[in-house]
Amino acid sequence: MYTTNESINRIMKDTIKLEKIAQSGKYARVFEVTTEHGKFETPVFMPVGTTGSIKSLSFRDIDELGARIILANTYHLFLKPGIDIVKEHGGINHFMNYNSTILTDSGGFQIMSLSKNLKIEKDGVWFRSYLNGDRFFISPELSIDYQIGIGSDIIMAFDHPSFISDTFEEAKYKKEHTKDWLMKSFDEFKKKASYQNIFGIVQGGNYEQLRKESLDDIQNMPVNGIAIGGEAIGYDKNQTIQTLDWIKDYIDPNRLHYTMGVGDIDDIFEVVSRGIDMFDCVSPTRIARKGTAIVSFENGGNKTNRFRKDITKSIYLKSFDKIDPWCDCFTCRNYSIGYICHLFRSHELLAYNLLSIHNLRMMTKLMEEIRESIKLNTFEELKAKWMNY
RNA sequence: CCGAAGGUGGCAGAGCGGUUUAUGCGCUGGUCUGUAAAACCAGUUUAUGUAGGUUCGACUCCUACCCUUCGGA
Repeated sequence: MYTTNESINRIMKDTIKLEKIAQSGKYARVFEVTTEHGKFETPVFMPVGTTGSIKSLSFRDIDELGARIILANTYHLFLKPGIDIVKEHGGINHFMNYNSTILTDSGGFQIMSLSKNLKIEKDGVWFRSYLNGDRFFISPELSIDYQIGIGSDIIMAFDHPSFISDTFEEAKYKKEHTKDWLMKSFDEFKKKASYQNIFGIVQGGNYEQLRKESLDDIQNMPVNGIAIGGEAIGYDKNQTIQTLDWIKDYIDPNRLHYTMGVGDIDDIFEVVSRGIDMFDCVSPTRIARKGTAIVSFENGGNKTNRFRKDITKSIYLKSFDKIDPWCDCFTCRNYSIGYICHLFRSHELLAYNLLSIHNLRMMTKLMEEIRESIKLNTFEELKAKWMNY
């Protein structure tokens, strides 16, 4: 297997620092990561702020939850407000007034999620703005330019994700496409990046051979991190585990590992125990806006949905409890379930803010506990405690 | 008391002399995983102020009564 220490050091020297703090079992580990915009420890859950905003939260909220790395999305920022506007504001950190690390997705995911409005070619993708129908072209080079313009600390290569339903041939085509686009992404990155870092993305669908080949494609390049992507990752728990089991013994342990779109509490334990360091998911903030709270094992629930509680149900109007006894967030310190239930049923805007704070704090607190357990070498026990509940 | 308008499912609010019938909100349940998502899907009430009349058939037309709102005494 290709060893990359020298090449990583060459690329990572001044832009990202990785210090390994601990290991628990064969795969779970803790890194301290330093970027242009500060430090964070892994394994880390990264809240998603697609358009330059974690919906309904200000930087005060984000800082208080302990989120030290968040996402933004190149495709969405490109359409609105436009990359130049972000640049004129001094980059995404200044624009948002958020002082910690920001990772941008390349827009590759939108090739899947907006697939009906796209024309995919060898060199890039034609798409129509969902806002006004304007036609645009995006390529690996442009995606990297845009991300450098946005000024994120971690740039994702422009990839071609596979669908769950892809045949071997389709997944193979997208895997090759992803490799080609990574090389183009990397060339552009090398030319223009300053403090940024770049991650490549493993594709290959639900096929062991393709995943392993794609892993090689990615880690043969001197990228700072290796992401695992595709529709199945995150979305399909069993396939996510399967994919990681295929590659976990081959993935370069000296680089950061990122599963894109993971996940729920269950999923996080599964991926961390397979050596994943980073993951993001819209679920905590999205379900918050729908009135679903993330709850801990202490709070009960049924087997299939034991980490969620729909607090819009009328029975909760009479609850004086906080959402979760384990949680220490602003919301749980100050408000009852009954009040938040009322806010949702009255469509009060405060509901979205309070429940988003709670759900994200549940995730960041869980991650703090996970990192602590890895440092104490008790990760497997912690996992069992949550998973076997 | 006089004049005007009107009374439709939990609420708001269309429609028409005759297959099924608005629609919205609410309520109940479900979905949610690199955010076109404070979204979406499904279910829920088989409603026509009361009493008569006309008609093969009335929520729809006619009569009386009751009630509501707005004017005027």
